[in-house]
Amino acid sequence: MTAQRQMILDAVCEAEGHATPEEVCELVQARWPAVNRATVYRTLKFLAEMDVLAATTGLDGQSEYEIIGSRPHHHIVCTECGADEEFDQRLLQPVAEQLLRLSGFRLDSNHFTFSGVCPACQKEE
Amino acid sequence: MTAQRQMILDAVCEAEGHATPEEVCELVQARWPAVNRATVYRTLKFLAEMDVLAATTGLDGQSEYEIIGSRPHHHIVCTECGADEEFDQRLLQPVAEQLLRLSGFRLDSNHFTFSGVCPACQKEE
DNA sequence: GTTGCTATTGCAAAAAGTCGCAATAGCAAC
DNA sequence: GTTGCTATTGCGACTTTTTGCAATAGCAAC
Repeated sequence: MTAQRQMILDAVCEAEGHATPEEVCELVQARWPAVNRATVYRTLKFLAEMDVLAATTGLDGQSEYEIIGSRPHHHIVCTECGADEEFDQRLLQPVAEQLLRLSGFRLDSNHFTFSGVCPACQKEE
Repeated sequence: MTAQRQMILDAVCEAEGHATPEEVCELVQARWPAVNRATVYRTLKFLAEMDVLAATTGLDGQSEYEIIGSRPHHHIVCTECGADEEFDQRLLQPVAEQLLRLSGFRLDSNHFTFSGVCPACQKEE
């Protein structure tokens, strides 16, 4: 764990919830400008592979990173207003079982991002 | 619906299954070189918003587009070998109901991409 | 026909993200 | 201490994607 990696991890921690690579770049370079952009991207990808961070793709296609806490969860994001809610991983358990039975695929447990419409925006329809 | 948009839509049709923006560019420009890359990107995004195409993000982060056929479906992609299988939208019905009850969110019906491990790669573990 | 409005396009530049390679740091073996 | 090995970093070049703006096309109103 090098100094750079520590800083990048810290940066993701600070940015509460998700952080885009660009945000992480800014946070890190604010303290240590010499850190290269490529390093940030590589490190984020690396930490994601290590299952320290989770990589998700936002609605606009932007990739975002988030710390995997103790409790695995998924996200549902409102396509109208961007509201973001977490829900427990176990909610997908039945789907995982069905998928295993039907296709043999074993579903990853971690961190999907669904899209939908939040209650507030449903009212406005 | 302009000529450019028609060509771009045709190109996605031809590329069976998914097509990356770059593939679409090549197909379109093979017939009509003057079409700009920016136009392709904008049109794909536009058609996705119109729910004519579905935008997904592949494992490597590449964005891909696919025609939304008559039967809504989702994908599960193997994180090891990239194998891609479709499954019926109705499999998510229970999750959609739970989500609605718990958080009030209405789940989008269309086109999520899950990740997992395919049967073949499970055997190799 | 021409005027005015809106949507779409092409272009060029910027931004975002990736890759190859040489330099460096860390570390174990001698 | 020095040698050799490996992993990480910085740098620059490159590819991919987005954006701003001016030019154009389509179309309705007059």
